[in-house]
Amino acid sequence: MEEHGPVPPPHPAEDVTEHVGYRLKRAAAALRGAMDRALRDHGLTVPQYSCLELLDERPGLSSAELARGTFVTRQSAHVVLRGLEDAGLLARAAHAGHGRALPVHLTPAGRERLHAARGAVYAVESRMIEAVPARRLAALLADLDTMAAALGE
Amino acid sequence: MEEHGPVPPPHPAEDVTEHVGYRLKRAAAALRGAMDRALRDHGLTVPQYSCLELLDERPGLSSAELARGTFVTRQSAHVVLRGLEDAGLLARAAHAGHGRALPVHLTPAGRERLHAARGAVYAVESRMIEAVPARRLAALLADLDTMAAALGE
DNA sequence: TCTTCCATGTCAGCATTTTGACATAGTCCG
DNA sequence: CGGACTATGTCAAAATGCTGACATGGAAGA
Repeated sequence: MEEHGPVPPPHPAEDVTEHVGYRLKRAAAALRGAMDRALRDHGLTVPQYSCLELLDERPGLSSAELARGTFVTRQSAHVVLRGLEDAGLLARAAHAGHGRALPVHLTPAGRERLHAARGAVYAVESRMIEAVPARRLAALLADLDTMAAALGE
Repeated sequence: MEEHGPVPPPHPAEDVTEHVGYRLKRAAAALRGAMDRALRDHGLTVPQYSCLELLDERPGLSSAELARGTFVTRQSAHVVLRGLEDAGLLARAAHAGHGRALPVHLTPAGRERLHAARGAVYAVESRMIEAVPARRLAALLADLDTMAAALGE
């Protein structure tokens, strides 16, 4: 019994502009929730998983670059890194390789944990992707990208 | 795809940034940031604006319904409502009209503030919408919706 | 009717994230 | 060379959001 169904707005023909943000937020919230549930079994949070995934692909990233890649502040990324470091999933170089940036890289344990969790996350993404017609997927990705770019500057 | 890990990716992607989840998060983060900047001049935060907008469209909503509509917990919504109430932008009925739910409605000041801020928010959404081909907009909205629905249950 | 169940409002504690600030290291010109 | 500028790491504090818990009011079903 779910009566929380989206109540039809009084003005159906209302500007779609009003709803784009809502739909986007809704989709993002649903994804966040689903990922959270999927990752719980692996002892990871979404920000933690994001960091691991990014580091697996681009080893040696700095804390600040990681922050930008996960759309949070440097300070937030720092907290996440600290947690992952304490868990032995990644290591930070003691000395800066360039500038003040301290390169970060996964440990074997970190890679193992990431690979284990990846399946759960990919399952979530699959559910999401299969909900949209395959031929529209590329366009969807492109549109999300251009929208973000349009707002970024 | 050279990825022969324990779990195959849901779709070909050499790059994490190619994933739907990443793009979605990126777009949502960009929107959130742009709305935040736009609303700052009006003395409102994004959650506050969301509440006002929702209440303007559906007066008498309860705190819990408001929470679901803005994708946060009841507790978080409660804090937001308290702030808006202290600012005189909305009022909560003293007695429950039905069950324990306390109907909430905007005050004239709340409506005025909302109308003032709406322009700034619409400008942001316009920028976002104009970045994607008009003929794909409807499909984009529908796809965001179905994706959210696919993850919700 | 009564009993069980669900939704709501609310309190408390904790986790997460952001804002603000500062020192440091490198870069870009003058 | 030297100063302005930028980027990074980090600390402190506040804001924000969530989990857990509890009591209450209605509704559904035995």
